[in-house]
Amino acid sequence: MSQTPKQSAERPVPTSADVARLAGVSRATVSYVLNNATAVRISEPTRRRVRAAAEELGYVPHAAARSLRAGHTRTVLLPTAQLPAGPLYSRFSHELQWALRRLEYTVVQHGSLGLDGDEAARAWAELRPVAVVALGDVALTPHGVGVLKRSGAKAVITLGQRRVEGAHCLIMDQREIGACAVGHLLQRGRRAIGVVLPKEPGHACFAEPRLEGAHGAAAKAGAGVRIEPLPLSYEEESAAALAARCRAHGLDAVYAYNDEYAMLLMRALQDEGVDVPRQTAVVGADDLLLGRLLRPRLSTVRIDLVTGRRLAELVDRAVRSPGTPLDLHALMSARAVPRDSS
Amino acid sequence: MSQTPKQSAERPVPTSADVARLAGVSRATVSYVLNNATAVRISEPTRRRVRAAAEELGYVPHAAARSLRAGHTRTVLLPTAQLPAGPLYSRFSHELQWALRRLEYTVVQHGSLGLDGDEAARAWAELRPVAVVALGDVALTPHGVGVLKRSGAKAVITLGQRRVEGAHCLIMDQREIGACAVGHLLQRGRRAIGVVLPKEPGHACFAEPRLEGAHGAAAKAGAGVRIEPLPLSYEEESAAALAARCRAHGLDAVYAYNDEYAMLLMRALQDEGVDVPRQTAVVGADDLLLGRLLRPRLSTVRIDLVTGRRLAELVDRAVRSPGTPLDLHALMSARAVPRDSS
DNA sequence: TTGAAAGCGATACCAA
DNA sequence: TTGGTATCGCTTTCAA
Repeated sequence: MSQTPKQSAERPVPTSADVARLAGVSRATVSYVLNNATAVRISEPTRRRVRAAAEELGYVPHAAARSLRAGHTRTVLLPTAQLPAGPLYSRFSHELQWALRRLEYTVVQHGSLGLDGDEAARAWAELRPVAVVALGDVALTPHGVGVLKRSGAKAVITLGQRRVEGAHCLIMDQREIGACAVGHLLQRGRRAIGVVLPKEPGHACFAEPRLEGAHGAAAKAGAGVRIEPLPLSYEEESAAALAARCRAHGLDAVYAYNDEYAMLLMRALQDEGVDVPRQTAVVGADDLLLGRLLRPRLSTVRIDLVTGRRLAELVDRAVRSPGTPLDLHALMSARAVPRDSS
Repeated sequence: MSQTPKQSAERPVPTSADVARLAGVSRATVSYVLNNATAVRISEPTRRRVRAAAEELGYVPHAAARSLRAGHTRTVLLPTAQLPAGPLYSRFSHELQWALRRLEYTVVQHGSLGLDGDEAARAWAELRPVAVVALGDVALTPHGVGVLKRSGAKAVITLGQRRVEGAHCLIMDQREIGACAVGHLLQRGRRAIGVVLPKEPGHACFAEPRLEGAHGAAAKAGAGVRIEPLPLSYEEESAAALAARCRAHGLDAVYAYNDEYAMLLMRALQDEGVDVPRQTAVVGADDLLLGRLLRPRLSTVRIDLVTGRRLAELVDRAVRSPGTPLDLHALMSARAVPRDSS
C-alpha cells in the first residue's frame, strides 16, 4: 500500500526529517522518540507513529552527523603494523576488538603505510577517536600523542617496549621471554647458546628485545657463557644452513625465538645428524600444541598475555576517567616449560 | 612567541575557522588551500599564510564533518565473524586491509555480536560505508544488502559459500578442498575414509562444505567407498580417543580438515601404534611448512587464495563503477600435494 | 582572487 | 507534550 519497494534501490537514504514528515511531527520529536530521551515525555500514540514511520522508510541514523553534533565519537583506533605476527598475537588482537565492540565502541584499523609517526598521528586524529590503542611497534612520538589528545582522544595507550611520554603505557617486556629461555638453558648446564632472530621483518620488534633478554640472563650468569645471534628465515633451506653453522660454532643450545622457528630448526638439526637434546638443546616460545607432537617434545616458554577483554575494560576505564593512571600488573608473564628437547 | 604550548593539552581542537582567523582569510580560502583546489586560483602569499596558520595551530580536519558535507565516505566495512580461523585466512585478511588502506579507504571492523542479520546490517549502515566486504560466514540477507545499498554502499561483496541476492558474490568453494583430498586418497586405493570435523565453532563454516566435497568425490567414485565424519577437538586427549576409534572403525585413510588437525591426529595414530601411511593414510590442508617437518612428511592440499591486494582492487573497481559485475576467476584453487603420509 | 552563506543530518535548548 | 532553531565543522556555489 504505502510502500514503494520498486524504487527502494534508487530512493536516497531517508533522514530524520523524512521520518518527521511522514509521522506528521517535528524532527526534534523524532530524535526524542528514537533515542528514548528520558528528559522529555512524549505521548504513546506519537511514539508509535514515529516508530512506524521510521520502520516504513527504513530509516538508519547517520553516525557521522550524530558524532559531529555530539562533539565526540565512540571510535577506538587500532593502528596496525605492517605485518602480522604469530597466532598468539593475532588471537589477542581479535579478542580485543571483540570486547571493544561489546562495550559499544567502533573499532577502526588504520595502518600508517609509510607515513612517519607524526603524519600518521595526524591522519588518525582526523577520525577523532576517543581512544587509540597501539599494539605493536607503532611509531608514536610524544608530539603525536599530543595531537591525538588535543583532537579529543581521552586515552592513548601503547602496548609495547618503549614508554611514550603523554600516553598510558602498558609495558610488555619481551626481554623476559628471552631471559626465561636462556635461564632455563643455563640451568641445564648449557654454556654456548644460540638465539634465533627471524629474518622476516614483522618479527623484529619482538625478536630484538628477546635477544636482549637473553644477553641479560647470560651476563648475570657470569663469564664463560656465550650468546650467539642466529638469523634464520622461515624456510627449510635456511634452517638447514643454520643447522650446519650451529654445529660448526659448537653451540650446545639454541633458543629459537618461538615454537615455529624452533620446530623448523630442530628438524634441520636432526636431519644434520645432531642429537637433540644431547648435543644441542632447543627451546621455543608460545607453547603451541604442535610443539608437543614432535619427538623429542619441544621445550618452550609459555607466555601468559593479558586477555583482550581485560585490555578492553582498561581502555573503557581510561576513556571514562581520563587522568587516572592505569594499573595493570601482570600484563604479561613468561615461564619456561621444560619438555624433552632441552 | 605566538605559541602557547602550555595550554596545548586544554585548548580545544582548532577548526578551519580558527585557521582562517589567524591567517586573516575566510574559511572558504582555507578549504581551497588545504585541499589544493584546482578550480580556484589562490595567490601564493595567501597560500603560505594559510599553511603557516594551520601548522601553528596544529589544525587537523574533521573527517566526520567532511564526509557529512560530501555525502559519502571512504569507509570499507569488514564485518568480522566471532572467531578467527587459521593462519591462511588471517594473513589474507591482513593483506586486504593493508591494500585497502593503500587505496585510501578507511577500514572499519565491525562484528555483529549476536545481532541478527538485519539488525547487524542496520548497525553497519549507520557508518554509511561505501563498500562492505563480508569474509566469513557472516549472516547477510537480501534485505540487509538492500539496507546497506540504500544507505550509500556502492558495493556489497560476500566471499563465501552462499550467494546472496543483491550482493556481488565471490564464491569460494570449500567443497573443492574436501573433494581434492578425498580424490587423492581414492587414487591411492583407499576406500574407508574418515573426515575430521573440528569441534571448535569458528571452523564450522569451512569444515562442513569440505565434508560435503568429500562426500561428493566419494559418490563419484561409486559404491564401496565409505566416508566417516570424525569430530575432533584441538587437544591431545581428543586426538588420542579419535585415533583409537579410527582403528576400531577400520579406516584406511583420514582427511583431517587442515594441517594442524592432521598433525595432531597423525601423532595420535602413531602413538596408538598405527603405521602411517601403511595402515592409515593422513592428509591435511593448507600446506603449512610445519607439516613438512614431521615424519612421514604430511601430505596436504595446497590452497591458493586470491591475494588481499587483488580483492582490494576489485572492491575499488566495484566502488568506482557500481553495476558492472565483478569478474574474478580463480578466486581459490586447490590441489593435492602428495608427500609421505598418504 | 576572495568572501558570504547555504546546507549536509542529528540533537538539545528554549518557547509555546 | 511538542515545535522551532541554533549548532557541530566543512565544502562549494554564487557574488563581489
